[in-house]
Amino acid sequence: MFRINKLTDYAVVLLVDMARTQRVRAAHDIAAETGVPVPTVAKVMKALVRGGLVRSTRGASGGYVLARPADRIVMADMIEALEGPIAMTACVDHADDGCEREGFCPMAGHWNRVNHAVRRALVGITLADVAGSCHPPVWANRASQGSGTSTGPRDSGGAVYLASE
Amino acid sequence: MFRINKLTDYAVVLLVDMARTQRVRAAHDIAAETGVPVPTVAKVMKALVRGGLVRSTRGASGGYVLARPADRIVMADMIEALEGPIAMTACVDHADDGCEREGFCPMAGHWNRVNHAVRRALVGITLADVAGSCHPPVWANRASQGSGTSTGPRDSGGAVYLASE
DNA sequence: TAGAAATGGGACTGATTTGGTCCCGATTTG
DNA sequence: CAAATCGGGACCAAATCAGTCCCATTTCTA
Ligand code: FES
Ligand code: FES
Repeated sequence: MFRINKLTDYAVVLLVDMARTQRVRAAHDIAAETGVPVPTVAKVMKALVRGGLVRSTRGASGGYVLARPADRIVMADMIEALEGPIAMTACVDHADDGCEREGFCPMAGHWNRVNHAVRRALVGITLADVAGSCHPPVWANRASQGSGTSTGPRDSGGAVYLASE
Repeated sequence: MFRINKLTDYAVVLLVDMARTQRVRAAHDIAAETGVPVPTVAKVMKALVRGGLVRSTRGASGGYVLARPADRIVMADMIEALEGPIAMTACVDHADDGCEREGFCPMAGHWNRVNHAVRRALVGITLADVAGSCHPPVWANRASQGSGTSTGPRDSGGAVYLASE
């Protein structure tokens, strides 16, 4: 029903990986381990840093680490970091610019209810939950082999949706 | 966080309008009352009919009516009708085509949890809820005046997002 | 029976968003 | 100083979306 950005999908994959190995690692390193193309990792990381989910260290031997423990990073954070600001239709409270139709809008701010319901759902799931009971990185071995650039994804249709049932 | 199609937004507006006046009305009629351009109403209605939310009558004096009472139409229905099938990433159960990465995917089907959480939220809100405590169609008067074609929306940014807060 | 009124199903095009890649300046290590 | 990294965009190709139109089909009404 809702479509989630492919980049957001990647973000979750990277975050899960970071949640496992709690230490500073360079982007290319994370890329190798997850199979996500390096430039893409870089792009996603930028967003993640801006969103405050990840802390970066510059300079040689720099890299990225989770900014807080995995159980304090929720789904909503991740999605927001990648998907940008947010605000549902002009109808939503957030639209600070204000909606000129508000006075005669048949919805009259009822999207808000939907918004909050969904957000509540998304706040209820932490990175720890998602990374949790997962098989150890079996695939870590497979990394750094392959044709170099685009080993990983790209095959599976990719983009993320919201389940129907 | 999630972006909702503009068409889906329109769909909700139209459904709310239909929920109020429970009788068969032609597309152009509904268009006039809501301010949504006629061709767009037609397009949305087609999706709504295919989705089984609305029943159509063809021929002269035909039109559209809600297929069931408003309190039995949930947000998830509306969104699914417009946004198509659904399934979140290849990771999701639904992806019947099966995901070849499943064996070594760091998420290992955990999107499912997210999916279901969101869907549950969306199933909990009915059209009746949304249309409910709303001011009467004040704006109905404003209809059918204006330059004819694109009176209504188009001004407000339009597309729908999911609230951040 | 003929004609008008509606929906059904697509085709089509322009605009917008995404996905992915690169480049270059800033920062830190050693 | 040189090497390793991140930071911030610019950029372009591909996919999606939005919005319009057109024409066949169905049904009511004169
Ligand atoms: S269109 Fe702005 S309040 Fe609904
Ligand atoms: S990518 Fe297919 S199961 Fe995760």
